Amino acid sequence: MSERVVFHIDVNSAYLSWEAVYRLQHGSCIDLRNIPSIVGGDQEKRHGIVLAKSIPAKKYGIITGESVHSAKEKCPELVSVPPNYPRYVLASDEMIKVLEKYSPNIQRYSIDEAFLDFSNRDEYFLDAALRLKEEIKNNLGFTVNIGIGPNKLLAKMASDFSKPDRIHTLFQNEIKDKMHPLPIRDLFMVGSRTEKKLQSRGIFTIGDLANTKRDYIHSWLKKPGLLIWEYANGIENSPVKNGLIPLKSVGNSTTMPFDVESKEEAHKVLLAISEMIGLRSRDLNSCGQVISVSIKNHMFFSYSHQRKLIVPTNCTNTIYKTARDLFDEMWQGEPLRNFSINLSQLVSNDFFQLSILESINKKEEMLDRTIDSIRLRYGQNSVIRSCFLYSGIDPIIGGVVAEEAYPMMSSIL
DNA sequence: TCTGGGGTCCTAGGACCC
DNA sequence: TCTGGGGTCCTAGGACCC
Repeated sequence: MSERVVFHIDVNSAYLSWEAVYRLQHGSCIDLRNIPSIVGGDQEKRHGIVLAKSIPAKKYGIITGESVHSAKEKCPELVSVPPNYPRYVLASDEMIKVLEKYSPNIQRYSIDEAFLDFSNRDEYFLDAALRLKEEIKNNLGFTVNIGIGPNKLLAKMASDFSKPDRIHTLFQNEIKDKMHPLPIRDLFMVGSRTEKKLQSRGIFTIGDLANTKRDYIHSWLKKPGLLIWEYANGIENSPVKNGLIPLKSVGNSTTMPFDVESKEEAHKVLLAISEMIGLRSRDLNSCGQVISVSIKNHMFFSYSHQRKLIVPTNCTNTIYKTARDLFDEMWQGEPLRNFSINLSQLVSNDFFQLSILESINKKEEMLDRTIDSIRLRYGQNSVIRSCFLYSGIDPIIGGVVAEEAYPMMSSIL
């Protein structure tokens, strides 16, 4: 049995690169990648965080997730451009098309990351990786890092080494030199909380964790502890999962531009979110059985309530009414900043037997489906509930829909 | 902190059952 | 009360990822 070879492909500063390429394609003479720049949310709408940064911006100490305000303090001449998700979905789709030429076994991990199984191929893996990297750069205009290893974990760790436009390997015999000296926070699945816990007991590098007794970590940090101990030792054997992985939940949330202080207004926000969750779950041909509402107040404190339904649903009104009840049960009356609804324990309609209870809701489902098709044809706001008129609240909140095309870049580079 | 939005998985405690 | 012992389901919260 020959050793497995897995590639992890990671787009360098994805949103920022894609934004830069789009602007070059549309006549801009500035390449955002070469100046201090970020893709950032709208500060006026209180969405002002850094979603992606250029390498020059990184040199000012700007990090993803920090507020745009503090990023501008670090670098006053910083250029901030708004995000355009449909654009990024298209760029991502184009990259996947390229990957498919190299292996039939590809797992899309996120909008800007994918695993590719390169086991048992005739071509030498480093040659293939180099061709792949160059093809993406020449044809699509952006660069990627490729990590190569015997499993997904090591491939992913390798793609994170030095950037941009680089290929790195991380096989079993390289773990000690290339991975063990790294700080513990660099290990996949060690976040800031776990970092602090590990440091408090003298574990500072990935090697420190790897050399700790397995049972000690397991009994201390339970399942997640065992997982990161195995990762530190390069142990991971999940397959590259080809094809669509069914969603287990759909959720949408929004940070309002202003604090919501009345129940009526809060209900409207919940209805607008319910519209999107209903639309998405119907589009997936699925129903969910658990509805959860979470709110974040002006002090940034969050709390949630959930309820399991007797019968799974994808009906906008059922989602809304449940969400409203949950909200009324938990809200303490303080000003609210963020609202979120989640529909989970999703089951496909094909597997979900229509019960007598559900058939009562046939009319409701017909109405939802009719509205969905009108919105699909004439736009999301072609049918809206009258309560949203002059309310200052969007009638549907959340979601991403793609429309433009992604041109080839070969003429420019 | 002038702090987004979409996901997955895990844990702890209480209810309830045998 | 010196207060069984599992197992499963449910809810709230938290950790992590991009």
